[in-house]
Amino acid sequence: MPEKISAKDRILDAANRLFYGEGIRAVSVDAIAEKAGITKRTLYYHFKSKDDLIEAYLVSRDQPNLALYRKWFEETEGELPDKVEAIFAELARSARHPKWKGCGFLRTAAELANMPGHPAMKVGAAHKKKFEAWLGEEFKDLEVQSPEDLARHIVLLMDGAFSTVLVHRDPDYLTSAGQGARLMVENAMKRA
Amino acid sequence: MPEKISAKDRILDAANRLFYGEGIRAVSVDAIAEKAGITKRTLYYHFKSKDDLIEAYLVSRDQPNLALYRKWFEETEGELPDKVEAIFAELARSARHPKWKGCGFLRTAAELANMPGHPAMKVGAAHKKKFEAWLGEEFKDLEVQSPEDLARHIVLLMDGAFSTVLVHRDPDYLTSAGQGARLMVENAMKRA
DNA sequence: TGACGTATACTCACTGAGTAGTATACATAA
DNA sequence: TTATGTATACTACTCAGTGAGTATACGTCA
Repeated sequence: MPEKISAKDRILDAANRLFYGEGIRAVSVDAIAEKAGITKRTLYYHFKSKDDLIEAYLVSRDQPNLALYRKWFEETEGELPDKVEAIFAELARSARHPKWKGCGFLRTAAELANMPGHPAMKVGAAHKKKFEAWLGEEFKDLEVQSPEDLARHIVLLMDGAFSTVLVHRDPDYLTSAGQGARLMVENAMKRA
Repeated sequence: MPEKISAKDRILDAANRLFYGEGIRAVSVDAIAEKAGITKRTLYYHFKSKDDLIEAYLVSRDQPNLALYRKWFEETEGELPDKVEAIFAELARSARHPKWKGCGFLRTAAELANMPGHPAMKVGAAHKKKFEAWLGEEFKDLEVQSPEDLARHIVLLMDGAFSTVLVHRDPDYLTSAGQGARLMVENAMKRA
């Protein structure tokens, strides 16, 4: 028998789809309530404001996204450059899906750029820091002179590719970023 | 004697400040009209819709931004890696200004991700293409095996830095991207 | 057992403030 | 006189958020 999904979960699911698909400010609370099949008043029973719901949306994406990156990395055979490039290759695959709209964290940050203290901004910043820190850890075991710098450069290429693919609607930029990331890892290993 | 600024210019100037500072969807047409010191009807006399005004905003930023990058590049003494890194150093300087809110083209693309055919999206994409093409030209004279790939990697680092600095409110990411860009140029030259 | 109290989860109907965009009139300058 | 540019005043609609109330479930005390 199918477990009944709670109203709160349905609201969060609807918020995920709409915020990611249409953008934060483009989506009204009414639209989310309607998509979730509840009244707006019920939505406000579970979340105290739209801002609160935006934050919950990003919190709900934090761990799943990081887990995906880790999975792609770990399941790839080969050397470190191959594993890093594989993340970009998988992202390029995702980007070919018509519903793909870039990185939800980056797009939310762009929309809320005029509200630096917004709770969702903190969630987004923490998410990106976690990814960078994880990459740094993966580089630590190798004889690379500065794993932190290398991790940061990879992060920059990745976030650049997210943005650029969104602008041009061309996943090749993700492939190109993967190639760039591979070069940076190889050169860092060579120098050591 | 100060030339009287036309209503149209004042509207465009107000749109620039508000769209860049607050975001596209966060700013109402009424707010722009008020800031320009004219009535909303006058705004609609000069621009046929808000979308039209958004497009005009990006068009007005296209050449000035490209000119700045070129200026920073040309005025820097030294070798190619120095000139490329200089662009990032100057951007890092800009990013320390409290009014800095990232790249207007990228932020607009993020906000309008659900309207891929929007005229402003085309302006943004063309702007980024022009920058990439210019960089590619600058790399052509050198004995680099693929100036296009190198230019693209630099673009990815730059757009990544725009986004990441916005997320973390930390201009160091632009400096780090400049260091990464220098490395990529140096390694590309070495390989030739 | 059953009457009462209370917490959870929900709905209907509404508010005041904005939203993009427009009908119409008036002024000024060629 | 006619085109250009401006203003007042408006429409029809959407926005985030709320006041007031309801159905159901659970616990506890007589």
